[in-house]
Amino acid sequence: MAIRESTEQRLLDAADDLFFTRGIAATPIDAVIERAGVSAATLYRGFPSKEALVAAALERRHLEWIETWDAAIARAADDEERALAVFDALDDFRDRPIGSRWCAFLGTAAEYGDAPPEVAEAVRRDSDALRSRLRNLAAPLVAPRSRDDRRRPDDGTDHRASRLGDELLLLVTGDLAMRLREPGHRTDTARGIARVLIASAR
Amino acid sequence: MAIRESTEQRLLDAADDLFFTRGIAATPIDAVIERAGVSAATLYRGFPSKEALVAAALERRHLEWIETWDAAIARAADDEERALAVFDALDDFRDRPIGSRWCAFLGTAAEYGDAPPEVAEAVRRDSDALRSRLRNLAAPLVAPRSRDDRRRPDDGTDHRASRLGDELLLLVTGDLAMRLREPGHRTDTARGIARVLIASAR
DNA sequence: GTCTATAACCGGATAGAC
DNA sequence: GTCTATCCGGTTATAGAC
Repeated sequence: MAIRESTEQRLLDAADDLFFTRGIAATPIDAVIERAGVSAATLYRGFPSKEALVAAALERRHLEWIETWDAAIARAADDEERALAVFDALDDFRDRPIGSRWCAFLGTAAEYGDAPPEVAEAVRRDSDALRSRLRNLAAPLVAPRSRDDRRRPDDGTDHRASRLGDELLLLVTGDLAMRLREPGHRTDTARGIARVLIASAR
Repeated sequence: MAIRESTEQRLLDAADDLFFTRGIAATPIDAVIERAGVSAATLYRGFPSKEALVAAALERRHLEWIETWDAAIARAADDEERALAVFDALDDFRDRPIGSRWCAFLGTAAEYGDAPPEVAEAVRRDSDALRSRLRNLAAPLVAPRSRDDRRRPDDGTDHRASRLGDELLLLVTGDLAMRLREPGHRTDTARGIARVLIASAR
């Protein structure tokens, strides 16, 4: 019934590379089939539809991204560098052999006017993870909250941390989207802004 | 031979709304035809191809965007507010009845793996205009250049102004792309960061 | 002369049958 | 794994209405 593990990996490799560099709509399913070296029947046995394949490729990519990011965080020496590690991770992730032109998740969100549920879910999960992780990384960097400021967002971080986290999220998102304007765009600008924001949040 | 002015406008209205909200690939040419209330023959008399229609719609949108932005700049009271006016313009532009979910130019760049020349040109023109205008708006905000700093980028602004301009470009781009993550996203975050950057550039 | 309506062509894409 | 039914999208041709 199910397809072989190695076959699934080859299909996901092909899907990842083709969908997220050339675009989903622009990539015929035949191109994925050919790249993966499987037959159409095999693909449709493993994945009920093109959309399901997209969702599965996004899911795997999300896990790889979190791995890359965690590794960058682990290399960092202090709280500030841990927060800035997201930019190292972006550099690392972009330098991978197969990759998207900018961001697979934003790209998918952009392609679908309204995405099918499985795809929308994958995209939303990525944004949520980015936001909550950035807020947590921002927490140790902000000045301790004042006594008369009791507001807390849902995730338990105080509002200064969530603000800095959301600012970092905008920078990350901006850095990714800048790659659409200039393909060679690097993280220097976003990183520089982040340093200024961190300094001013202390 | 040529098509009537009003017919052209109706076609561009339809193209703008459909292409940039639902996506270009996702919008069949028939949908544009129906919305505009013209026949296929008329469309193809006015525009040689779907891509040409895309490029023309982008061109018109670019002009409208610059108009909106200029109006926002004209309303501003001082140099700092003039630089921040781009965020007012983003708010104004987004509140228009027909609009894209995020940014027509970035969206088009994202859709085409490699865009046809006419489309690529329209997208590039938008990025270039954004960058050079933001650099110029940043110029009066930066500390006067020191004597031993003679570097100047091509556009004649000094490197501090171009840096601040490029930072603003990243914020604008990030604000636009954030609308993909949360549809209701507002410019507050980007604007706040911009203020911090301006303060620290003085 | 500008437009509409209709329909047909053709490449390509999904999906499923064999 | 191949092959094919079916559909859909972009484009063009024809004929006629205002």
